[in-house]
Amino acid sequence: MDTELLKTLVAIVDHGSFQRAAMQTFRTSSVISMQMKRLEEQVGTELFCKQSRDQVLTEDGQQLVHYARRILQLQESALQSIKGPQQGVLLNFGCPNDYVANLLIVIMSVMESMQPNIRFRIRTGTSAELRELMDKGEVDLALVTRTPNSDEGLTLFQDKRCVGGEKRV
Amino acid sequence: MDTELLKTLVAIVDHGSFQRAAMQTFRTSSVISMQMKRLEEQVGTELFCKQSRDQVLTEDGQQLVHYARRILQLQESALQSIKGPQQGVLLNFGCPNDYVANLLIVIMSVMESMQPNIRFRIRTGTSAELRELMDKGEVDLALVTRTPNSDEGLTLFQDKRCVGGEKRV
DNA sequence: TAAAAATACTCCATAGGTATTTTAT
DNA sequence: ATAAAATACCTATGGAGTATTTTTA
Repeated sequence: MDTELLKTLVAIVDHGSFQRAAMQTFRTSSVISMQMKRLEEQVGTELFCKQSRDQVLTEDGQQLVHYARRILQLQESALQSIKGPQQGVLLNFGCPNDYVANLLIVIMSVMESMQPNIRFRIRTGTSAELRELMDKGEVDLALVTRTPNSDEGLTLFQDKRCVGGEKRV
Repeated sequence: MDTELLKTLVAIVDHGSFQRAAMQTFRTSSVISMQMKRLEEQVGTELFCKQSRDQVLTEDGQQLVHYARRILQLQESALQSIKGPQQGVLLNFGCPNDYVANLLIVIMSVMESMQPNIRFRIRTGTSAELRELMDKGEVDLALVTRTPNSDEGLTLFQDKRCVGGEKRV
């Protein structure tokens, strides 16, 4: 059994829907759906009541969530104990000047919640400058503005200006 | 992370070598080897010292085994608690008359150790009769004698007579 | 030399993505 | 009509087997 399925399960429970869990785990919602179907056939019971719009756990589902949390916790402990309390990877992050004030802090805290021991080195500049730094390999990840129809990087969100992030490694 | 890898790890520890673990898990030894390589890169450390002929656990390896046992135990409990103490599948097993006395009891106990709640219904007869029962679907698994060069079923072992088992489902 | 483990190579199953359909509010 | 979940379909990854090579007692 793959513990990823258990992670997905608790993500669903913790975030209330397949879609939110999909967000959280960086997957599409169809994957979440199929993962739960897989999990259900592996444990041999229905885990959700599909009665209403929002999926609610069955008795068995609740049982499993309970165990899942313990298993995942144990797994986490195992990795911690082996790898030790290593200080996290250093991420060279490029951020446009005009986002440093508002966005940067949010981004950092989100990343930190996902990768507890992450460490940052921040480079700032215009989007053009940041692209250069990306090319030179001096930043690993950058938040940049781009034209709406470009296929560069991954779109994080759009406003009057269009914003994308490009990723290396 | 796939708990199968953890099962393999403890199988190696409990049986002393990759080969024995391979037997135990019904895999080839190359699979065992690669599984451990995978596990090592997933946890990020060496788990075995390949110094001597027999693989010995590293410090990290021992740690992991410890956690692995707990995780697997928890997983087992989860399944038990969900499925409940169901009575096992009924296996219709065909056994030649002349093996009932010696072999059958061994076979049953081995199967029982692998599938705790299994239940048996035994049919006996000559190998020819058992083949018929297989064809009629009245037995699921039969132990039969066969010619040495036949590719029928799966060879369990050979002696002066050749013995094979054929499997359905 | 013999036994165990690692490697090379191939094949197939399946997990995941995209796009679409179904379902429920 | 809208939002969420399920399904269909396709592709690519990688896990498992067979055969072979390397290692070590």
